Amino acid sequence: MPKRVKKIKNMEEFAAVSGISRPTVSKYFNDPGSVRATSRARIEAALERYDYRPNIFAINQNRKLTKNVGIVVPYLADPFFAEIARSVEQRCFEAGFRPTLFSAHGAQDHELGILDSLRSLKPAGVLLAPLGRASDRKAIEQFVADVPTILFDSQIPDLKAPFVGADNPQFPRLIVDYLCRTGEPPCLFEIRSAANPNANKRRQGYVTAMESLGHKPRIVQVDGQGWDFEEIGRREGAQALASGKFGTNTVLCSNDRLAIGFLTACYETGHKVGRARGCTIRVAGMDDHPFSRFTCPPLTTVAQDYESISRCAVEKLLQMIEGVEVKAESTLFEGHLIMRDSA
Amino acid sequence: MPKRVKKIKNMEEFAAVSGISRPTVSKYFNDPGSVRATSRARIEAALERYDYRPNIFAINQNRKLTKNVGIVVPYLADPFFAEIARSVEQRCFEAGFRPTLFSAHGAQDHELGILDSLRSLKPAGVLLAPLGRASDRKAIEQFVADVPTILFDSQIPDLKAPFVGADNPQFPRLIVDYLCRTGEPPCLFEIRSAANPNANKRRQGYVTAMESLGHKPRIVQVDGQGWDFEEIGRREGAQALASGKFGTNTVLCSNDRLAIGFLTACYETGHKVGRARGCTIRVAGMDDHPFSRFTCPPLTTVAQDYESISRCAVEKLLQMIEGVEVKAESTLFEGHLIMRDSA
DNA sequence: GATAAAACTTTCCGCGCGTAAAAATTTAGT
DNA sequence: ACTAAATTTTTACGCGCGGAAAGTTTTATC
Repeated sequence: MPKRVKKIKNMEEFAAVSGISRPTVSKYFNDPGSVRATSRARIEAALERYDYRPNIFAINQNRKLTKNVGIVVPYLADPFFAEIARSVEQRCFEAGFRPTLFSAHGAQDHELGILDSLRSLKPAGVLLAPLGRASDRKAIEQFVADVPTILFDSQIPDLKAPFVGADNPQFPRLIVDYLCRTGEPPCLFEIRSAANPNANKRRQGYVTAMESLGHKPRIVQVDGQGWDFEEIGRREGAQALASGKFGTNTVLCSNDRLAIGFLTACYETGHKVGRARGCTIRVAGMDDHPFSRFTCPPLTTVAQDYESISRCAVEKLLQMIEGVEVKAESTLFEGHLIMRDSA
Repeated sequence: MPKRVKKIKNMEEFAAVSGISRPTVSKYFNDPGSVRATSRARIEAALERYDYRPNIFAINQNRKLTKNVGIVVPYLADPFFAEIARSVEQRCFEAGFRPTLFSAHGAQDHELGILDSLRSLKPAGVLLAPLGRASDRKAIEQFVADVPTILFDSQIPDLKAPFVGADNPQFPRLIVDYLCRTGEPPCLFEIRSAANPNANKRRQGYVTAMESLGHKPRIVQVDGQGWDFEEIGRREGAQALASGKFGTNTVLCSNDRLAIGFLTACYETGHKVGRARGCTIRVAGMDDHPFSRFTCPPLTTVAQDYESISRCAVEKLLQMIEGVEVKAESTLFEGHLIMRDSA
């Protein structure tokens, strides 16, 4: 155990034991490739024998730009966001940055607080999935003007910032087409006051898709606040079911979490879900939520292209950080149909 | 808009415009109550007119102890951890600390990396839910010796550190009792190489409970790696179902995620789950996972006392930070039975 | 109004590292 | 081996703030 032969307090001392000058050691830590191979070897040899690491606070204080990257999602308890956050975090880490994860927990004041802390972290860049409707537009506008930011998942209308997300209108097109081919045209089931613009785009996509197939769009909007989509889907779904509001045996839910709750409502009210014989209702969702594979029956849905979205978002952010001009345009990725047993 | 009348670069300048000396301003930011009311008023008046905030890096560099608190969970994509992390984070924030959230994503190297970054963050304290079996015991041992740490959720055997979590042996006692009262004694369904000690305690609790009721314990152990519990439950559950391994119509799953996957297996193999007439199998879980309310049928389970665990964990951490001696003992919270339709 | 305590001001130094400038050294190229 | 280029060393300053020490002003007490 040659470690801890001596306590290294700072770069000065470490430079001494490694036999290299402090400025060169400093260069090494900022970019190991920027020092001569022989110097690098000696530093790394010392690194083996002593455990020293530069003080992150001192580094960040003196660098104009830190290696911090902020990742903000609206609601981390939603596995969808947990999953995309994980993916994005991983990529940032691999690119040599220090990602820090934040969740607004569905609340505007939290989101504002996060933007605030983020500023004081002097991040090189931020990947921001805003709350959506509940976001403070001006605050976000100001933030993206001050900090290199890529928006993802949920667009803020007319905001001057690059956005990466799903091609939301395409989702219903895909699944409406499938549902109409294989049974009755679907009714759309959604929450009235949509949490974010994605839901609106999905509704428009649904309407367009239905009309282009020669069917009359039918939308059931229900009340519901907050992010407890499953509970809203269950409670309001049961009621809509009881009052026969859907008017069809095929229900397309605006997102998978709503569908998961609706499936529960179907179960509890004795409706058999699926396309098999004996079933009385078909249910589909959108997102391909991590749990949708495991509902009973497994949920037919449209999968978000997690991978592409996270890859693209991080790529764009890295470009911004490197000073490459990144246009304030939207990059959208298509979903693809996941056929399971619920529809 | 009186803001930005002049750009404030540092505390020096802010002290100037507020008419108070810098050391006093410094005191104010460390504890507003520690300065005279008149000074406080003048500082706060200046804060209204100029937007200044102390540089967090400079602060942390100079203070021996920061206001940072680390929160580490093994797998954030599991809504259970997302939920408890949220709760814990909130409490830390309210106590005036800056919580930072980390997820090991189920991997040991990630966990080690997190402990590493955490050290350089010089946190006042850390709330650590370790991976469990996959954790590097020595690394965690060293860490808790260096940094004020409260372990939660998953205990590391014989580790000298305070622990807060569920009373795992009590969980199966509770539900085995219920299941035996209302039907056939349950078989335990679990993953062979348990991810953490909780599973072992639950198994022991199951055995004890069964024996004390005069029943022969019966355990079905299946193979499975990683954190995809639902998929393991589905795949292995289907197989166990096909080969008749359970030997009873009542299956107690070691945790809810496994149960969720098993419910899917039951569905896909045509077994009707529940205690209603016509049902062929009963399924129960443990944890009261956020989604268990929405399975079909809704899952009967034992609820973890999230609130108490997070409250107690944070309380203990705050005590440690304040220098109060906190014994390296376990604090366990009982679960309570959640009766739904699956059993 | 005198006195002590409390709070404040002034003046420093230090934290650990980035970074600039000039001088010294090593390397590459022919 | 000689020159130019590339690195490294030396020296020095600055970042923004915590915090100590000594002196000054304000507040509290009787």
